[in-house]
Amino acid sequence: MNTTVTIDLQRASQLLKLLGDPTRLTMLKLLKSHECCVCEFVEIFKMSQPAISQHLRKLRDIKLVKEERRGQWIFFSINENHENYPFIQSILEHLPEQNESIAELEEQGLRVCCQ
Amino acid sequence: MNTTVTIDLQRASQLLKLLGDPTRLTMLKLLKSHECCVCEFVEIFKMSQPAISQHLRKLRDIKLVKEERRGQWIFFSINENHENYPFIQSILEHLPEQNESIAELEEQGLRVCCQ
DNA sequence: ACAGTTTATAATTATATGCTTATATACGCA
DNA sequence: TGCGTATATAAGCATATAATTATAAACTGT
Repeated sequence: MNTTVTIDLQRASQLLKLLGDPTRLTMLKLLKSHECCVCEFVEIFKMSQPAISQHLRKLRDIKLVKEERRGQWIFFSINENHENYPFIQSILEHLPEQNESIAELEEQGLRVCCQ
Repeated sequence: MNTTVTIDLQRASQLLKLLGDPTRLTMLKLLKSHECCVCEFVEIFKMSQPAISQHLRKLRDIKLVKEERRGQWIFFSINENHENYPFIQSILEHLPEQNESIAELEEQGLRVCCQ
């Protein structure tokens, strides 16, 4: 008996295409352990704010990430309830932790904390 | 102690981009259990021969598949010795078997066998 | 040597992608 | 209300991608 949950091939290729971009893949890996807001990604990737926003929109459109406004900032987090989260997770597991990026942000005092 | 083998993020996104196409992803899933030659793929995907060849070239360029000429035909197979094969395999595991495609070929007498 | 079959490659084209710049929107604070 | 900050969206543009058609190359069998 085969109990492995499989994922439709069209769907899988759609998800893989989204992950097949270094910026979005790193974003997801980061979001797996830390919430981040847009301005943090701008610092981490040294990329323009609209570019970051557009990547996040793609991830949000297929509901891989959630957003939550807190004051001025919008925090993004990974959507663990996504139908295909196990698939996504099994991919992210193979990637090295991106803690350095976050550590650097903190050193520079650029990490957004707002509780 | 963490013994998980990780894969460089740039490399991972490159591989995922390649898999992020339904034709190539299906090809790899098929090749995981059966060797196939180009003309078989042409039948399975109802796609032109050059289109198939070009997809296979991309998979071959990155060494995910091997080719072997036998007479008129060139058989493609998955390269299990690829450095990142464990990563690829962990993705393909989530996909449904594509046995129907091969079964249909056999029914139509289009399966190439040449031992 | 020649004809038929299989595959690869080159050139072209249409569409997709990812960035840029410009602008709009939403919020916090004085 | 007005200003500064954070984010989203729209438009434009350069490059990448995936198909097509045309052609070349490698092999088989006569």
